[in-house]
Amino acid sequence: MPRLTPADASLILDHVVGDASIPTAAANVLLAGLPFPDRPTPRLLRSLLLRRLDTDPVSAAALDSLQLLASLPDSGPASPVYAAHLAVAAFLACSAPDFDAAARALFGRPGGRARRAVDKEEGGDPALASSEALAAADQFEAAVGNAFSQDVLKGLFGDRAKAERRVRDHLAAEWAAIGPSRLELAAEQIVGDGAVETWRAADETVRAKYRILAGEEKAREILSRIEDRISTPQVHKVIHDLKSRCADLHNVVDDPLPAAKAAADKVLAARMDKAVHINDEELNNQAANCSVAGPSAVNDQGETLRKGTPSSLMDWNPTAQSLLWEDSLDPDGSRSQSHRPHLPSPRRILVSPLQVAENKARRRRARRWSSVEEETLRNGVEQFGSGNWKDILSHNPDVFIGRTQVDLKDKWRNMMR
DNA sequence: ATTAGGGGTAGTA
DNA sequence: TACTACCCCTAAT
Repeated sequence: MPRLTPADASLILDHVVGDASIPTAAANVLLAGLPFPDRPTPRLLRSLLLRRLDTDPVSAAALDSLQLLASLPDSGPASPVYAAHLAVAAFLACSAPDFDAAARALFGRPGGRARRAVDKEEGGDPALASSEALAAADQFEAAVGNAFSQDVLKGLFGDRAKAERRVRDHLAAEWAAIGPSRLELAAEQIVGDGAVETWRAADETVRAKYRILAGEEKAREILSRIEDRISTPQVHKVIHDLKSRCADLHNVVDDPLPAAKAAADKVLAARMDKAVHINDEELNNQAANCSVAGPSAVNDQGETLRKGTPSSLMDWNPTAQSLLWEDSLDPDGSRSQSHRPHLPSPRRILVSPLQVAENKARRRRARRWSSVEEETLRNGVEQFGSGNWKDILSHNPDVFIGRTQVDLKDKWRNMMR
C-alpha cells in the first residue's frame, strides 16, 4: 500500500477530527498516527480547539482556546464563543485564590482579558456579547475590593460543574456550525448538486473514475440530467458574455479592500505602539509614586481603607509586571485577513498590576443602572422607606453588586427628579 | 455610623 | 448641552 501523502492526510484529519460523532480518543489516535498538515484547514483547527475545550472546558488554557477559536475565519455566529469566554473567565475569577487580582486581570479596565473581548473602548465588539454577559463583566469589575459582592458572585459563577455546562452549551452551536469537510464537499461535487458541472468539465478518463466512485446507476442519472439541461448556444453566449463583463469590471475598478486593510493595519499598529508607550509612562510614574505612598482601595467599598494605612506591605509588588500570553496558530500571520471580528490579540500588551494601585483612588467607572436594579430600589423604598439605604442594600446583595448606600441614595434622588 | 442634601466632575447620547 | 452616575463635603441625628 502506498504511503499516505501529506495532502491526503490533511483531507482525512479534516474529515474525521471535525466529525463530532467521532470520540476524541479515536481522533487523537489518528492525530498521533498521521503527519499534521503544514497548513491545517480552519475546520480542522476549529474542531481541534472544540475537542480541547470539551475535555478541559474551564481553565486558563480553555481561555486560550476560546481566544484562538474566535480568531478563526469562516465560522457561524461568533457570540457563543464570547459567551463561553466570559463564562470561563467568571469561573476562573471566582475560583482564584486572590479574587481581586484575578477579577482585575480578567474584567478590569483597561486591559482585562475578558473585558477586551467585548468592550467597545477596549477594541472589542459589544454586539458579540449578550447583555447578561456584559452585566456580569461589570459586576466582576465592581466587586474588586468588595468581599460581600465577591461572595455573591462566587455563589453565581463559582461552581465548576455549572461553568462546564455553560461552556459546553455555548459550544454546541459551534459544533453545529462546523460545516462539511473537504472530502464531503468533493463527494458532493461528484454525486450531489454539483455533479452536473463536475461531469461536464471532466474528460472521459476522469469520468471513468467518477463512475467507479459514484456507482454506475448514479452516473447514468447525472448524465441524463446533463442532457435535460437547457444548453442552447444562445444561453452559453449570454453566460460567457456575463463572465467576461465581470472580469472587465474587476480590471477597471480598483478593489477597495486591500487599501482599506492597509489603512486598518496602520491604525492598529499605531494603537499598539501607543498602548505600549502609555504603559511605559505609567510604569515610570508609578515607580516614582511608590516611594511616597502605599496602596489604596480602588472601590468605594474601601472608603475606610483609603483613609487608613495599607493593610500589608505585601499588598502589591511595585516592580512586578507581566505580559499577556502570546500565541498564533496561523503559520503565515494571515490572521488579520480574517473577515470576522475577533478577540483582540494579546501580544505586546503590557499588563501592569500598578494600573489599579495608583496613589489616588481611581474614580469607579460609571455603570448604568439596570431595570432590575431600579425596580429593586423602588420595591426597597416601598418596603423599608426612603432613607433606609443600608437595609435596602443589605436585603438585595445579589442585585446591588458593587453599589453603595450612597449610590442608592443618589440614584433615588435622580429617579425622583 | 448613617443619612440628607448641596454641589462638583466625568462620560455619553 | 442635558442627563446620568459617581464623588466629596458638611451638617444633623
